[in-house]
Amino acid sequence: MTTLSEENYLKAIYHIGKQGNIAVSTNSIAEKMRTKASSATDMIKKLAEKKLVDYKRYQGVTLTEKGRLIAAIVVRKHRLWEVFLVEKLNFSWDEVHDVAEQLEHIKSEKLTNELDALLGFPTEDPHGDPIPDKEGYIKETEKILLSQINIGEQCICVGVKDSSTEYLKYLDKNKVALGTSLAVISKEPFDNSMRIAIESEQLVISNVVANNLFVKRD
Amino acid sequence: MTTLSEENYLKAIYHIGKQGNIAVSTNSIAEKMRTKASSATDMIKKLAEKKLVDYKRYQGVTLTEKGRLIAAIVVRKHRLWEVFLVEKLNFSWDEVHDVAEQLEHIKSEKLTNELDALLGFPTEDPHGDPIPDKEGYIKETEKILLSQINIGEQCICVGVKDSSTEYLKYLDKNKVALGTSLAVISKEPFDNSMRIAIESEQLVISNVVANNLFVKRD
DNA sequence: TATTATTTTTAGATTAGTCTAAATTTTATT
DNA sequence: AATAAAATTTAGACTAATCTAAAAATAATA
Repeated sequence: MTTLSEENYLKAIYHIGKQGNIAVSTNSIAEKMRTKASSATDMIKKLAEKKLVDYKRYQGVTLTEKGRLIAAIVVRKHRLWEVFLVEKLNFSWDEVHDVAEQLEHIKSEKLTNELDALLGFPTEDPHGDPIPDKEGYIKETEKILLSQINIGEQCICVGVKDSSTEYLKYLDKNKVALGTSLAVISKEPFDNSMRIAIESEQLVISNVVANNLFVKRD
Repeated sequence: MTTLSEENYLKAIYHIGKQGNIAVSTNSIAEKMRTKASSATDMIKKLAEKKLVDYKRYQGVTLTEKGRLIAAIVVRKHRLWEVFLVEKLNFSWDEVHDVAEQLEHIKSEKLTNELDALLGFPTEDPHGDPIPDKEGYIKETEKILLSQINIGEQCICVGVKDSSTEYLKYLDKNKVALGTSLAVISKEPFDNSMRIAIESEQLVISNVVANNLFVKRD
């Protein structure tokens, strides 16, 4: 059995290492977990002991298959709960994260699978992030950043890179949601800001905004 | 903020002391929590420090208003989640307890209240136990044990006193659920077993069974 | 009421997870 | 390659929650 803390570390490693394939440094784990490197080292040793990560001193860690699966299932639960909160309990996409952080640790396979069924087996969460299946596998949909779209091209919003409350509220305010059609009207070479069309409105957005919105060409 | 452990102790005190009115002994708390009396004493001191219980050495504890409310809200969440699991996720009444024990600690007022609304503001959980309202108040419905029903009388099943998996499975097997109509046909003075009619079937039940089923006269 | 039994508390130890500060290893730079 | 900088680990300490064993208080009984 994994503790809450172990699950959170595994999840951090999973996210930093792109689903757990890449070696991850102690410092990056500590940073993501908002703890000290020494705490991260302690936990890494514990996870290595349990064969959930591969670890050689000073060389960082990678998830084992066992560790990857645990992390992926936590992510699966997190994203399913997010869908539940939005679809069934009237949460907005900027309100779901903190609650899902708690719900993702509930241990019950039946609960997870029934929830999945209740929601109609969704493949993405309210931010456009993919939901791992029961075996912890993800079907990655190709998506690019809005900043990569050329002048004159059409695209559809399919996800966010930054899912902070502030950013999501900004998008809400400007009527950008998953599925919204966008078109790039012009770009400003000086600061890489761009003028875009949202449905029939026009809006000038900074490069920071354009760099955090995933779209697909239409 | 209360920790998971604090919440569980408060809930234990709440349940032992009938919604927290009655003074509760250290040993009874330890027993319910499946820990040692010394551990219970330690936690009692912590709860007293936080003004969640009134405590005088060797005299047991009672919940303060603050403590009572926290405990009642945990119970409210537990029972709402039980309804959710049964109504929305196809759990049976003997499967819900362990998962609800986890879900009851999720902290989000919005979650609790939206869940309440999704379920249509239920007043009882799947075992017939009352669900406290937002202020932690319960409307107690009068209910008596099946063993108190006289020969020839009709009644309706409104709850269980023992909600163990074994007992609930026994009831399922014998087609007894909340709302089921029962009639007492005869009683055996020797062992207090009784013959009852369930819908059109007949069944002999032991005194143990009759002492754990809540009914109301019909 | 004196003595015994029971309940409760205290003292001291243990584990998980965290921290600071110092030591060590790796990486970068002269 | 030698040295400086950065990253990582170790050592030792702290807190929350638990435990065992012993001491103290209360309750029960002779």
